[in-house]
Parts: sequence; structure tokens; C-alpha cells
Amino acid sequence: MKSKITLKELAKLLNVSVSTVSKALNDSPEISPKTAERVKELAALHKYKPNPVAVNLKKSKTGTIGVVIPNISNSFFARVLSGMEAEAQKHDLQVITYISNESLAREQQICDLLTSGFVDGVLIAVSEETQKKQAYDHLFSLVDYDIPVVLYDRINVSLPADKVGVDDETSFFEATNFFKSKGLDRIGLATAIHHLGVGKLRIRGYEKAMKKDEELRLATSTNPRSLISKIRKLLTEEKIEALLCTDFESAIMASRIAYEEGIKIPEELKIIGYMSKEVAEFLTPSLSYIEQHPKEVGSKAVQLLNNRLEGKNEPGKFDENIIATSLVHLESTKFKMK
Amino acid sequence: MKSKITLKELAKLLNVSVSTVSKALNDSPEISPKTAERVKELAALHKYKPNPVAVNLKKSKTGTIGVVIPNISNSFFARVLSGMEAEAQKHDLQVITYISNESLAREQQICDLLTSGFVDGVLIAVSEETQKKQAYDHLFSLVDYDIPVVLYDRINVSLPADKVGVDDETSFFEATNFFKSKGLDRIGLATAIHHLGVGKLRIRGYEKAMKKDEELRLATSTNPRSLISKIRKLLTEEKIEALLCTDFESAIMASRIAYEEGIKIPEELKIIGYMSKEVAEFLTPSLSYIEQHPKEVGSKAVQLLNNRLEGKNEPGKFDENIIATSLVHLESTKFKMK
DNA sequence: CTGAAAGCGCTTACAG
DNA sequence: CTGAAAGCGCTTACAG
Repeated sequence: MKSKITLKELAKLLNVSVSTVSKALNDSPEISPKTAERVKELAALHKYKPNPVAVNLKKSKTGTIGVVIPNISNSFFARVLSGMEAEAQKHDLQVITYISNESLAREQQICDLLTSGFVDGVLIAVSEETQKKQAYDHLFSLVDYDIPVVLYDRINVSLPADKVGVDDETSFFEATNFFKSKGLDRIGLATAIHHLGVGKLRIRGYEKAMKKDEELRLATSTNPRSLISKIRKLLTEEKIEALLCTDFESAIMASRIAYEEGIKIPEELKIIGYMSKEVAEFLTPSLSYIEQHPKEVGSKAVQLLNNRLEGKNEPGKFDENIIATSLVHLESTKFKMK
Repeated sequence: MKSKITLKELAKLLNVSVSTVSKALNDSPEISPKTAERVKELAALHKYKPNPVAVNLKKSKTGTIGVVIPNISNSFFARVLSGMEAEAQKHDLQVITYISNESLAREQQICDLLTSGFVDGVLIAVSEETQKKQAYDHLFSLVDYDIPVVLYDRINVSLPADKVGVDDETSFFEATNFFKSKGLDRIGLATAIHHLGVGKLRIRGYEKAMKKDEELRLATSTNPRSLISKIRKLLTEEKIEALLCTDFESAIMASRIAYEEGIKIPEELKIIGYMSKEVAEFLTPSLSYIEQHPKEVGSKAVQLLNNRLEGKNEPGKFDENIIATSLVHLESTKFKMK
């Protein structure tokens, strides 16, 4: 029931002007210590809090940043958001969340909204459809409106913006080399996301690690049935010894097919996938995975945006940050002692 | 580089007053059709969009709602957020996200922020710690500040607020009866969340369905090791035929233990758990689960809040909405044809 | 039908 | 050191 007290009301109670109260609360050196104390005391008594909308209008900003998320059910993005929220808090920024559901049309609609002045800056991972169609006009329109943009995770877009990515290529380059160092050479890769930038990078890492004379063994499809049959072929006909999976779907399919075919993990087949720790640890057997450090991706993205907003970065010159991944070994890459 | 055009600038270009422009754009009947058209034309040409911060200040609102989420990695909450975002869009509300990480201190800090006037209303699922300690002062302080609150999912708090919950008790009552109808009577329940409101409700549903003379078989612990050993006991010593799991952790543990002990699912053990469709479907074997319809929880919560904000609901009288669950049968509850 | 004025709640040059 | 004034970009009674 406490309707919030305003500066004006405080001023009246104190018999001073509104400007004096404002300056006192903002620690202006213009104000005498005595007055400052009186003002602060009464403000504290009434639990005065400045109306952020008014402050923002005066300062010609919004105090908020917009985050566009392609798919919140993907725990990677959920964690990125968590990292963003934590970092935003440090800079007194509020995070407004928009979910594109991997739809270009929705993304365009969101960007249209964002150019109306709801936010000071935008963090976006472009949707699958956007990537496929390479339709980036709506992103350029953000830039045209002088709204700083930071691309995160899906950064393969030539936009004048800061970027924070995951070191997808290196992750599978190193994972492949890990298998090779253990003497395995029938190494395959399964993917349901070869059409996405991140998928391409992961595949490229694998390809780069494979020597010219080594056979690439890929199971690739966005269609579940088709992917399953391709993975089954890799496991049963090509008898691969190790499998890299670029996404949760293919990893879980692979472990399921191995189970159905009686192929023992890790004895007969090693697997490394991309998935969250929680899921990886609880699978049977637990699956070794690439840790992408999503929270760091999120916090770094907000840091970059905040620097832009505070004019700390040179205009026209953009940062590209790559967060290193780590390979976490669980049961599915266990090797016997020799 | 388009710095946004303002009403004042439009007025100057049109040689009319600011008020006329404002009224014309807001379809005021006071304005002549001719003027209205002229104004709208120029506004469209310059892609005029009102500054939302100014509009909100004038209207003494923020146009935003705050969502407090205990744990965004929990895909249930991620989906709830998605439902909220979609519904908020319909009402021109922006969603500001706050993540409490199940921490009371963080939740209090967030509520403190929320009373500063960043949002018009709040959607909150209280943190585990908050529930355990039953420390709700910060929530009451939101109410004191006349900020409408909607509790979602974790609604077992006596706060004057609208509530949207999941029909947790009924879900397991019916699941238990399903097993009984199939002639099973050694039915157990595993839980890592018996201390939470939702956990208690699910357990109660199970207990209510069990007759007086039927033995309750519970595996209960927040400690993973201890929970594993208790579930193992249920499976091996008590030889249960069916298991209800209140959470992802216990479900995944149970299926893992069954695997280790060579107990076949569903032939020797049926399982019903709480988890997301994506995970449930891809597990080996796939796990039957309770679908909680998180998006509906989210959209209903926003609807209730919006009604409050628009004064459509009687002050002092609060809604409690329970979203029905559905039991989705996958492999883990497959019965042989007789 | 149009416009001048007040005001939403602040901040900040500027004058005294 | 304090305060009156202007202004952030709007909306809306009120006068004409």
C-alpha cells in the first residue's frame, strides 16, 4: 500500500528544492554535508528509490538489454542466459528475453520491436532458419538504428558487431586426435546439425584431424529415422571404434543403437558428444562430452555489450571472442589399463 | 545512423502542434481525418516509433513484467519461460528475467530490485531455500508495494497472489492407479525432492492411491549416493515391479541401476518419471513420463498477471489455477499383450 | 478541430 | 551552497 515517494514529496517534507534533494542523493559535491545527511536520512526513512523510468528518460537510455534466444529448451542456451543475467546484474542492466523458436519471421518481428527503443543493446544468436536463408537484413537494421549488437554462439554472420563464439572446430579436432593417440583409427562422426554454422565447424575439426589417407565416416541427416539408420550402419557395418556426435540428438541415438545392437560402450565403442553435464553424467553409461562453458559465453557477451554501451570500445572496430571448450571424460571414453 | 525522430520534430515538419501529432497517431476522434492522414503519412515515412520510456513515464508504468526463475537449466522452467514470453508478447509486455539459482539471498536481492519500479508485476517460483526456510518476507514486501505477484509451479505459499500450479498430486495418484489396474502391487517411489512442495504433492498422490494394506516403498534422499543405494534396495531386495520417480535425477538413477543389475525395463520393471519429452524419448529404453505442460503454466501465469494489471480481477480475490498433467506412455510402461 | 499548458519523475547546466 | 528553469519525449485535460 506504500505508494512510492517521489523527489518532489521529499523536497516538500525537507523544505528544500527538488534539485537539492536530487543532488544530495547523487552525492553531488555541490551540496553541503549537513544538507546531504538530512536528505539521505529522510530518504532512507521513506525507503525512497528513484523511479527508473524517469531516470532513464532523462538519460536517454532504457537500462535494459535484449537477449534473443533461438531455443530455450536447449540447455546450452538456457545456461548462456544464466551467465548473461549474472553479468548484467553487475552492470545494473535488466535482461529482456525474446525467444525466436528458430524462426526467421519471429526473429524479424523481435528485431522490429527492438528498434522501437525497448533496449539499449541486443545479444542475439541467430535462428536456424536465418542461417539457412542467410537473411540478415533485420540485423543490419538494428545496426542502422545505432543499437549495439553482440552475436553469441552462432557468429558466422558478417555483421559489424562484437562476437562471442565457442571453439567448436578445435573441440573436435582435439577429440579426434585424442582417439588417434589411443590407437583408434576407425573414427566416425554423427550429426543432425551439419547445416548450422556450429555443426560445420565441429565437422571441420574432425576432418582436419583425419589424415588424407584416413577414411571419413559420417552419418548426417536432419531426419531422425534416416540419421538412426546411418548411425546404425557406422556401428554395425563399418564397425567404427569411436564416434563423435555434434549434438545431443545424435549422441543419444548412438548410445541407444549401441545398446540395441549389443555393442558395449566403452569397451567396443567410445563416444564423445555435445551435451550438458547433467544429462551426460546420468546416462547409462555416462557420456564423455565437450564442455562449452555456456555461462562464460553469456557473461562475456554482456561484457562486450556493456563496453559498447559505455563507449569503451573503439567505434567501428569489433571484438571477436572465442571461448575454449574442454573435453570431459566420463565412462564412454574409458580405456583399459595396459 | 538514423537517430530516432521525435514527436516534436514531426510537428515542426508538419507545422502543427505536438499535441495534434500525438492525437493523430493515437487515433483521437478530436483530429480531422485530413490532418490525421497527413500526420500518419509523414510518421510512416520517417518510421516514427514512440519512445516507450517516455510513454511509460507518462502512463506511470513500465510495460515490463519480471520473471523469477529458480533454475533455468531445469528444462521445465525454461519451457515455462517460453510460454510466458509468447503470452507476454500478446499483451505488449516485455519480460525481464531474473535467476535465483535456488538461493534465498539472491531471491531477496531480486525482490528488492523489483520494488524499485523496474516492472509492473512479478511472476515467481520461489527457490528451494526459500521454501525450506519458509522465509517469505521479501514476497510480502512486493505485495506491500502494490506490485501484483503471480506464483507459478511452487505455489504452496500463503501469499495474497494469483497462483498457477501443476496437478502434481493427481498425476501420481493416477499413475499409481494405472499400475494397479495392470495388476502390479509392488509399487515404489523414488525422490530427491521430498523436501519441496511439488515433491510432497507427488508423494501424497502415490500414498493416497495405495490402500491401507499395501506397503509403501519409498527411496528418499537428497544425497545422490544415499539415494542410489536406496533405489538399488527397492529394485533388488524388495523386487518392486513398478517405480514412480518424482524428478529427473531419481528416474535416471533408477534406469541406470536397473541396467547395472540386469533388471529389464519394461519386462521386469516399469517406470514413470518426471522429465522433458526430449530427454524421455531418447533414453534407453525411453521413459514414460508425466507431461506438465510448462508452456501453458507460463502463458496462464502471464494471463493472470495481465488481468491484474488491467484491473480486470477483483482486488483482494485471487485465482488459483491448476494445469492438468498427462501421462505419456513410452517404452518403460509397455505391457505385453495377453 | 487545433494548440498551449501542465505534468509523468527525474537530472543538470546556470544564476544567485 | 541552494534553487529556478529547462528538458528528456510523451499524453491529456482544457481553452479557444
